Amino acid sequence: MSISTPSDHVTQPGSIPGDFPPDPLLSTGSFISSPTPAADGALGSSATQPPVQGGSEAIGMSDQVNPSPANSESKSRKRSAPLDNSWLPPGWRVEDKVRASGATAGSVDKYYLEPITGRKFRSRTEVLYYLEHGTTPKKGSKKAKNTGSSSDHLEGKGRNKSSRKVKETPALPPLNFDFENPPEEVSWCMGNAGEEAWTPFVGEGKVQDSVRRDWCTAFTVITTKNPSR
DNA sequence: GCCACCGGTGGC
DNA sequence: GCCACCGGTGGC
Repeated sequence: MSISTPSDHVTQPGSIPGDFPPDPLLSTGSFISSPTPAADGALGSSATQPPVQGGSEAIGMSDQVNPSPANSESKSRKRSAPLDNSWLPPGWRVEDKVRASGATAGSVDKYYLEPITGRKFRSRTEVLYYLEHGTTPKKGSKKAKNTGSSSDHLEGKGRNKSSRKVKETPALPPLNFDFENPPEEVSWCMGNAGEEAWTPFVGEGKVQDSVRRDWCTAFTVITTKNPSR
């Protein structure tokens, strides 16, 4: 009743129990649009917590999403992420869009918004692809031959639209994380409960915050793809 | 040309 | 039957 925009609903998955800090530190200097209360203060009702998410409070700190049985990621799409966006990297937002017309009116489409570039993805598959390659799967891409799986493409595709709606950094590398050459050893130490929950240390040196954030994302990708790790 | 939206398919 | 995903089209 008091809601003026029933169609758009942006929820934040910041309810991750013991995962990554919901609020990333904008150390990268990027213009992360801080969730200013006044910004989308259209309604201060359930802006923080998704309406659904039944049993998520039970998790204290065991692991993040841990679909022990049935590793989703073999066949094709369908039934990947039922109703938990815990697989989402920190900072990402989920937008539930309700269809207004048509035969499928009333259906809800989920869109995943990248926090920095503001890019929008339609499925978990696309998000994971983007996290790894740093770009969206080009449709007409003829040969995507690539020896190995190194994600060293520095962008350069014609997919750089920065004049329509969202502004984004000119060239943003996928992730500041070398999947092929991970650090020998990383010690994750629990930090203050108020801020970063975990801080990575390589050897005795603390990892930069910006790097840490990327690592968190990388970690999410890895754990999402390989639940066994 | 790009984006947003709807339709329809297909696995659970 | 439900739900997530992707394709395609229309609008801007």
